[in-house]
Amino acid sequence: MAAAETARGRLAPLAEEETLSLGERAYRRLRASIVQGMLPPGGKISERGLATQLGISAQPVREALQRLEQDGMVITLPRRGTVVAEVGPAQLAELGRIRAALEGVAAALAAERLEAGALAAFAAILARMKAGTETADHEALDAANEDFHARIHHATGNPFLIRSLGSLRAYDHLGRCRAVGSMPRDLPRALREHQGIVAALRRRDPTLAEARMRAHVLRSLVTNGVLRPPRGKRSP
Amino acid sequence: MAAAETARGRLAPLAEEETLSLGERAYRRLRASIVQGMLPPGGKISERGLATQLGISAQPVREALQRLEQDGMVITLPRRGTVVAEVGPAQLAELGRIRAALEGVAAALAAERLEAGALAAFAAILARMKAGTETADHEALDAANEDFHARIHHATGNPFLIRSLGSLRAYDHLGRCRAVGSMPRDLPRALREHQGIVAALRRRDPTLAEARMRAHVLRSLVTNGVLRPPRGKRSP
DNA sequence: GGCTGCCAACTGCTATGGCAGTTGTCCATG
DNA sequence: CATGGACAACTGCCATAGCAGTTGGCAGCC
Repeated sequence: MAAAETARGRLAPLAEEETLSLGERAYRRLRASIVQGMLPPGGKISERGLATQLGISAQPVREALQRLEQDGMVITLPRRGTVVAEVGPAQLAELGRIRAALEGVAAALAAERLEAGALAAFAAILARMKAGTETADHEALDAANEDFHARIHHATGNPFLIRSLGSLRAYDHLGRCRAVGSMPRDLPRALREHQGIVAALRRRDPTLAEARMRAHVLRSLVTNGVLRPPRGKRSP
Repeated sequence: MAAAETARGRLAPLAEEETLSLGERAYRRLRASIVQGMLPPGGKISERGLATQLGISAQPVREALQRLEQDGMVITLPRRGTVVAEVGPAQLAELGRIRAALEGVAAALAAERLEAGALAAFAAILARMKAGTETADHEALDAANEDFHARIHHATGNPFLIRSLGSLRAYDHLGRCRAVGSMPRDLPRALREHQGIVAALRRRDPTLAEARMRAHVLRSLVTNGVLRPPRGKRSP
């Protein structure tokens, strides 16, 4: 549905960057700054300082910080200051398990109310993934993976779910730096898992889709090093 | 832990109402107004109008509306207005399933990092529940139920989980008006489920706690009428 | 009558200024 | 030297004013 269809008689839409509010832009930028390491954990940040640094007023910055606090990335002590939250391995693991559960529910909902046309889009993404797996193109695989999950999120049509998973995905980029790049032997496994999820979607089986999605996210977190392998597995 | 301990040498804390920011107060008030029926779905609301109505500035109102939008309770069209979102039975069911999944994860995390002293508190809550069940005191049962879940949420220590479940709980009050009061025969079942969850916590079994908690929430949603009974059940 | 274009009254959004509370520093005092 | 208190430099929080974009309606024209 979101395929490139140029509508006749309508002007071209603005570059997405221009149409967003300053608060939204500040939110994304600050979030990226946190997960990428600048704005280190424990570092103090102030509304006015960031405002002058970003060239905007203090109000949008305040809104951005408030959203970041809801995400758990900063904590503000009233009248005392705002500091970047320290997200240790333990918390990262918790957030990963939360994300796995939510992704599972999203897959279940998507399986129920998926329109027929969307299946073609998933097939296309699977094709991209297969090509990326054979050539070991990590960038392309990452992009396809993003598309895959984002499309499932939006297929649910649930704004709460979409927003929550969007926030949780940010932490994903944070945990990835500890184990850069998946093991080559894990790429085919991820591909099979994605194929299995799409198969469950095509079968309109919410329970199966949820189970497969949740297992996929959990295993992906294990190979990324943010989760320990569950007990009772083969690992020397 | 949250039991009434008066700390020596410190002044008595203010009434919670006084220490909260105006934005936080506006958020809670507006959320309550929405779930209770005033501010009907589809109704337009404006920052300035609410500001004068609440006797505060437009800025805290704006923050409150932004949080409400993240919860999915209002949707604001840029430069056009803000309207109360219509939460139909279908969306209510989705949110219920999301809440069930998150409550399950919360129970699992609580089972892992529960300190020994907290078990006594759960035992006390169970006692209150048992008494309320025998006398069919719905108000006391509701209060005990709130305490039960809130304590589990805080036992996880995860701010993201706490905040998300707090937002989702608001919808719970919205769906309850369609089936006022549980069936009398369902009260003992709820009690048994709560006891089973506490038993899993005491056993430090995350998997069991999650399964029981999730099943409990789902069944509770079924008896409240927001969720249809799963296929393959005895119901004429 | 039906359509076009303009104008006033909204809307959300941002900038500015100032409030109250906290903290760190520096000087006066015991 | 150690201690206490006041001042200045912060902080987050809130109120006010004005911006830009949207909408409804009314006058004017075809």
